[in-house]
Amino acid sequence: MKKQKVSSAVIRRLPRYYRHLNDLYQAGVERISSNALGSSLGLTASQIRQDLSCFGEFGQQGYGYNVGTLRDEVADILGMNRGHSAVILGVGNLGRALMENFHFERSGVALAAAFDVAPQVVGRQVSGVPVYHVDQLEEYLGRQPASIGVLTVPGRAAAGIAKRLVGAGVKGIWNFTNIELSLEEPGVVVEDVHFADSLLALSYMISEAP
Amino acid sequence: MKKQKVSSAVIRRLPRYYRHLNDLYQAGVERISSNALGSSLGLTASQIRQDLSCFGEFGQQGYGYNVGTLRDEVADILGMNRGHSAVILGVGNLGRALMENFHFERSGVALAAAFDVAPQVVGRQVSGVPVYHVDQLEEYLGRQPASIGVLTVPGRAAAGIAKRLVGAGVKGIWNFTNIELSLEEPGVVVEDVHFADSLLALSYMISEAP
DNA sequence: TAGATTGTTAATCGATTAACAATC
DNA sequence: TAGATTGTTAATCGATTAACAATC
Repeated sequence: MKKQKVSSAVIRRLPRYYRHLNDLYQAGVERISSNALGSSLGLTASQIRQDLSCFGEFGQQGYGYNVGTLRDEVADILGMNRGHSAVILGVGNLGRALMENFHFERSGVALAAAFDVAPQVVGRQVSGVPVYHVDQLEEYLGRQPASIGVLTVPGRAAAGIAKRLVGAGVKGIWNFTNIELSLEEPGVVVEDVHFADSLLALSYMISEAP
Repeated sequence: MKKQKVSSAVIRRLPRYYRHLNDLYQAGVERISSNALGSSLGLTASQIRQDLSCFGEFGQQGYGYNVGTLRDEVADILGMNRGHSAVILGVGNLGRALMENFHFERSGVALAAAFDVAPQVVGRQVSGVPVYHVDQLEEYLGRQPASIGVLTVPGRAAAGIAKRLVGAGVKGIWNFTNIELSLEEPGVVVEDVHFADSLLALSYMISEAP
């Protein structure tokens, strides 16, 4: 096991490993080789072994990997057992879509609360999660710290809310706004979900196709 | 200008270039050097010049790049002027969120129609876009071809609808389901927006932080 | 045991960075 | 003209792939 900085290419592949291993596990598959795993993910066996070797030795010569064990190891590496919790900022369509349709707990994250300003949602529950007024953000996080802030507010509010989240101690921001956040706080991570960038990449690809 | 296959790393940076150049343009900035552009994007000047050289020569020695011109060139490269149109499949919270809050036209894509099965939305309009029953998909696309299918249906319906979209001639699928689509049709591109993968990457990063 | 498959080291490939002649 | 900055070629760096001894 090498203890080096893990490249972002590896990090982006880990969730796919997890997802696929979980599917295999649900399907009752017990063992798998790097070769088989690679071909169903479109990767080489070498790459998978190389990736996993960043974190430990999970296989066995002549046998391969135990699906359940490897899945659990990858889950652990991804931080799924660290008890991360999240609050969501903005209960518009997108925030609501995430609350109602996205299963945070399947990623090991507990969605604890939501915040908005609209009187018609503040004080209510959405998918069992209470919605508070955004004025109560700091007070709430003081009592109930959260590691992740999910940012689904309108773009104009993004920078201000992001700053407040960081001030209140979140460790990561899952940013769904089209704003490029620049946080001064070191150690706080931003994960962007830029819909427009994704659509433009698709637009490029279909425009190039022969 | 080299005419080679453009790497996916470059393609992923192009939308950021576009976004930033557009911001500069809106702010009234007329010219910019690769150096200045690089430092505001966290990239080297070399990389930006190298990236752009895949597509042509857009700058001028001693001057740099004209912001408006370069933005328009990047827009063109990204296919924003090709008249791409899209249909959206699934008018649940996420589909609705995209229809109401995401500006397709800002990416050069016209959202033409939506499809669902629920009687309470079929026949209505959402953000000015008509919602049809999914049974009418092929008939509609026969009359009004679209290059992009936006997939916001429940996971269990994803594979079937994707196949129908491809059969009806779309060139790209913008996939918001957590299903890994495997299309047999060559030349049809899938762009995945995997929320869970993104959240797990964030989870990894905050779990590693010191 | 023989076959299979790992973890790791070495080789290759590709992407990023540096350097610089060309020139506005 | 002198300074600035490009586009491109060469050098470096990092990531992927191949090879193979170890061993289940």
